[in-house]
Amino acid sequence: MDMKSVESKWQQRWEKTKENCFNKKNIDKKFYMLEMFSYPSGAKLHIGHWYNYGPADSYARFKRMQGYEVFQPMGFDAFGLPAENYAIKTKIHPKDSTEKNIETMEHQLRAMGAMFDWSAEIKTCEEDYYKWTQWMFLKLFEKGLAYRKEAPVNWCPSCNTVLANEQVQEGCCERCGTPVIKKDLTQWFFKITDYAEELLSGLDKLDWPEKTKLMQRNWIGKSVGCEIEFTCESGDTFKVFTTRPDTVFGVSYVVLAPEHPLVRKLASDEQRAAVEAYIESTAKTDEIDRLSSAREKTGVFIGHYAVNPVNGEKVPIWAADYVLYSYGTGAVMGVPAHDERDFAFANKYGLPVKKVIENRNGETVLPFCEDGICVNSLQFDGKFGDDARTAITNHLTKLGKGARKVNYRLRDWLVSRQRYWGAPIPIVYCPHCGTVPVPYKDLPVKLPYNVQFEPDGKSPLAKCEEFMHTKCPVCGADAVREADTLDTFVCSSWYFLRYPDAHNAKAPFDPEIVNKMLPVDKYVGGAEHACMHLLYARFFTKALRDMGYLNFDEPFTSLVHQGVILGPDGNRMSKSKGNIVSPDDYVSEYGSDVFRLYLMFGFSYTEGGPWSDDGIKSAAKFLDRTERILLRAKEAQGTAAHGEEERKLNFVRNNAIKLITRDLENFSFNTAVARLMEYVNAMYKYDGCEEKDAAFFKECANDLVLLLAPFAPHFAEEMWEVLGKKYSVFDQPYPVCDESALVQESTEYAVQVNSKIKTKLMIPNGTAEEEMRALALSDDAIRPLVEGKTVKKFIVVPNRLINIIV
RNA sequence: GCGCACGUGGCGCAACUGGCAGACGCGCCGGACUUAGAAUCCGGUGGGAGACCUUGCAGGUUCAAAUCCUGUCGUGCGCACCA
Repeated sequence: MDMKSVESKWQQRWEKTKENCFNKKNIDKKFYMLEMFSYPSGAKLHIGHWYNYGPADSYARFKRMQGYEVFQPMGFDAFGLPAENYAIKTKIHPKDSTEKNIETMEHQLRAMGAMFDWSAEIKTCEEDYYKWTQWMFLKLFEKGLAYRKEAPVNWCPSCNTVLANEQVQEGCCERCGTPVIKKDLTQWFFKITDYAEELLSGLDKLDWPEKTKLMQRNWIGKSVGCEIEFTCESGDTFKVFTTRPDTVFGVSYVVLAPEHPLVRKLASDEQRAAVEAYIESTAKTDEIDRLSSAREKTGVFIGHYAVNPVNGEKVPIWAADYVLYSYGTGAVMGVPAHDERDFAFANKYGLPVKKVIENRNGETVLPFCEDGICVNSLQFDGKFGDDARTAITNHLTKLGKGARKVNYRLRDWLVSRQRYWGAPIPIVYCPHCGTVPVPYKDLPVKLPYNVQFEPDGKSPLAKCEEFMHTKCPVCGADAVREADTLDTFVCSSWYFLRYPDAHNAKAPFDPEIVNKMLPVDKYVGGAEHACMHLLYARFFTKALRDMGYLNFDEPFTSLVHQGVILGPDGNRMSKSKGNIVSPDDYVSEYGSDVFRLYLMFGFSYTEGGPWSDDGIKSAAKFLDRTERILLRAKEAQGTAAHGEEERKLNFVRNNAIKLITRDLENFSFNTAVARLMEYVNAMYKYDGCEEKDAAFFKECANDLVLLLAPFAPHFAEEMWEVLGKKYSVFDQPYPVCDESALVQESTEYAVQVNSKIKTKLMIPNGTAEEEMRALALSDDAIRPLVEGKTVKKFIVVPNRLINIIV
């Protein structure tokens, strides 16, 4: 088959008959199938796109044939750093390069033959989209969920912009790998922490990979503990946060983060110089070093003391950079006997180690960090674990010196970016009115075209006079605009809400439509977004729900991550390794169907693995082989009675239907294709028979085309026509298994003696256990092994095996 | 360092809740058709002469373990002083 012409033939036909457009009339049967949209940083689709979209489309087509009205949109996550960096290198404007990339990619996506509903396409860099991204910002601002503050932020010196916590990986910029430094800047944040608890508890009911849920749980990092107030000799007080209030009698020192204001305030004259020097050296230490747990701990005694509220003991106050100012209270109590870090610190600086917890069963080796029994803890002696924690927390609460406290590691989401290619933040600064949101009617705040975007650490927009100068929307005075743009993750935090109502000019979406179309039923995309996009999108959904726009809690009911296709050498594809496999080369040689089929057959979908040229050949061979047998069936003659051969083929057919249906539901594409191959093999076997039932054979051929349709859509559509059937194969119902065809009159049992397989036995279904016993024991292969021995146990696993223990 | 996955023929990968390990394919071997090759079709293919042995390694639970438990080694991913 000439795949090239066949593919373009059907793509045109699908386009013309609007085969892939969602029909709103059938909204009650909707199935919202979504793949993460494309980022147009390169000009072409890479293998990752194919691997994400191809199999996911097969799933969508399967759902469609099952009778769902499938909505599968596609668009472009078009703002972002790579386009801008590319522009800096080549002097080509990001808008121009992005638009060109989108054009090429869109063309390629169409050639893939996926059933994307292009009528709902969105591009986040277009005014009619980012207008609503700005609207989202204003809504969050209105609700107090967007705020501006000065804070130490992550700064990438190479990208010349700030980064969200989630975009820092191992202390380096997620994009370019440059070590991130801390900078004090006034920036916009989204108050995602307001939703920490719900973002955590909502995970339980989601059909998501456990690993992804776990990553989000860890990222949110809930810990339940106690805040305890210490009073200094000076009369100042500070609180520490601990998850181990049961160890409070073991405190031998307390530590403040070097940034803590009390460090300077309380430093004694003798220690002042040392303290100042320590603060300075900490400030210089870069973030990666400071956060490394492997690094030896350092600290300095500030020359002042505080009082332990439970026993009145005077303990020294230290400053040490292993305590983070940004978490909890920025201060901790040092309990060397029951915390590894404190133990190491105390040993280094000669601080006392006081055991207050003992191992319940056996010797207590310090540091002992597990739950245990309180000792040396006055009235709490003998209490264990949670009981002890509760009792001591209650005691502290009564004293007015503490309270139960829940802390999260999750920080608010920093959304300002000192870059050009993004949605401008719709805020105006007025000398009289202060921070003023741009009125909704004035949206969008347009991103100007003529801007110097060479990075120098300042926002490019700040250098654009006609953009910056405006009038205050409240008082009309001369005012300036916010020069930063929004993190591109803001754009992608709500795009799935836009698709169902993509051309709405009055609102980001019509809640009535969106509440019917969402949540997304199946979301497919890379695992790298676990703690970024997938968390942010959940936050947006919950915030919009609380504003009354949405009536659901979670955007993505069910989520699947595709694996990664590696180079043929088993390494990640990269230019430097020279192991990049370009889809185009193969698609032009074999066609889209073969390419997609190989991606489904050659890998476990969620695992991925190394590319193989031989593998793709096998996919091509399979389609050729399929075509030949379909033509054989079409030409078949004969009126043989329905007999044993027919029964066998019918079994394979229905078995394939049953298992393919199950496998597709599980995204188990490789095994589904294997069942198709078995079916084709069985068709060949039947074709070899002298006598054939032609009508039955043709019926089998029809089913084969239907079964194959989601996997090789163009090929199947063509063969459906060749077999003389009516367009379109995708309007046909997917075959349903006839269970009666799977009923056999007898089943093969493996017969074991003492758990070792000795023989196999055909046993008629419905045979009673007593009879089976007699049958097995009298079998020629078994009799000599059991004769003269006592049968201690006789185990029957229905339809599988018999185990005789002698 | 901590957490989570994974480890199966020469290769890619299968094996639903513990129940015949190696489905399906690649490769390889053989046969048919061809002057010959390619393509195609058919058959074989974990190891061992054998009883038997085989799911990284060592133990354990069980009538029965790739699957469950403990330890260990290796690979990948995530978090990295979060008190």
